[in-house]
Amino acid sequence: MSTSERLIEATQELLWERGYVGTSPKAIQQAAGAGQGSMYHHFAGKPDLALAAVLRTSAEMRETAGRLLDGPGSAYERISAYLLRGREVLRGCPVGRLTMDPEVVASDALRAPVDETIGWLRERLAGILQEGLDAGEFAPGIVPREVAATIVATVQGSYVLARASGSADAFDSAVRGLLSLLAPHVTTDRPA
Amino acid sequence: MSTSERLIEATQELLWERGYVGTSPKAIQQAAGAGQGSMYHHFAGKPDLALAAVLRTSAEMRETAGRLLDGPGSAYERISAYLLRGREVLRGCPVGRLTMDPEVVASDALRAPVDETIGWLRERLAGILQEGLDAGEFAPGIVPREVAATIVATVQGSYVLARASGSADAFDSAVRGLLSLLAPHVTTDRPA
DNA sequence: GTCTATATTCTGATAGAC
DNA sequence: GTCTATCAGAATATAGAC
Repeated sequence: MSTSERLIEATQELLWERGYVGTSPKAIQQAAGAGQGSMYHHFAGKPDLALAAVLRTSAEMRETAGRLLDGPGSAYERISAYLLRGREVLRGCPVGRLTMDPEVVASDALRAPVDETIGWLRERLAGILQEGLDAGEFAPGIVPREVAATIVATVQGSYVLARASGSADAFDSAVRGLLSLLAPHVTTDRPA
Repeated sequence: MSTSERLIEATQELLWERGYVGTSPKAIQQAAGAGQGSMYHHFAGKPDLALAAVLRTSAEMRETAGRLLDGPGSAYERISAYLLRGREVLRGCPVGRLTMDPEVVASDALRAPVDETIGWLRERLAGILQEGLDAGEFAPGIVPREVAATIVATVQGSYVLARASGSADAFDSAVRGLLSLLAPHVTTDRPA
């Protein structure tokens, strides 16, 4: 693999693990097995390299989520497949994590791919919710764009619960709770 | 106010804004209007001062949330009041934010108050959900501890959506979506 | 309790040789 | 393309005077 590739991948890993503020050029070089001169030859500096890494991570995330959301099954089944997919829960979300970084949020260039990825996911979920609504799978009162935001938020927040407790259990609980709220269900308050 | 107090409060603000990794002793001293000698007289170092700040922030969060959850109204109304309370959405959650910090998660001392606060909130919500369940307010199938995790996760994740987009709107959407899923509702699929 | 001086290591680069 | 200096400033303290 090229040095440039190794630098980008090392940066992706470090941004995921330590965020932008916590990642130094030196740490990137060591992880990539590249010298300083090499890094500054291929990239203008830390912001430039971080942007390349964030763009890559964002694209990979869309790829992964897209595959599950475009899969077979009912709307509920596809959303369920997305929620239950294997994740490295204790590492957090490589995209969502960046929103807690002050320097990422302060930079339009760095924030844009994060915003676009999350926005894309939300719209994709909203579309599926609408399909399910049309098919009578969900409670008729729900607003697709709002519930889509709830789904994305639950995933993002579940990482917070898991990392706080040091265990993936909380992530799974929150997802199960969401699926139970979303599930096609028959209420018991039938008219007598 | 005492120098020690000013140091703690300045640290609370900086941890909220920039996290542990992004906060330097120097920045704390400047924000508190205290010299280096002063800071190291009152606290052993950055980890010690951060711990004092995190304990303070955690206690304040429990105070705020507790007041709303102990308020008047039905279970749904109290949960709704908690979800809809005024927040500085774009600043993120001062407690949850810490879970994305590698040094906080790596330190048992720093992570403990975060874990306890989130755990306390979840249990408190689970209790209220159980009350509501007993009163017939919610769909009978829900599991209080799971849905409580979903509620906490939605709040935490809603901050992510808001910060990604640079607007508080996404936070409100996700919360409305959750409330609509949680709401006592009558399904249309009544037996004919 | 607070201040200034000093120390070591890291950060984020630039310069120029190979 | 990669390497080795070199550098100004920040991070995280310690020491000792006041």
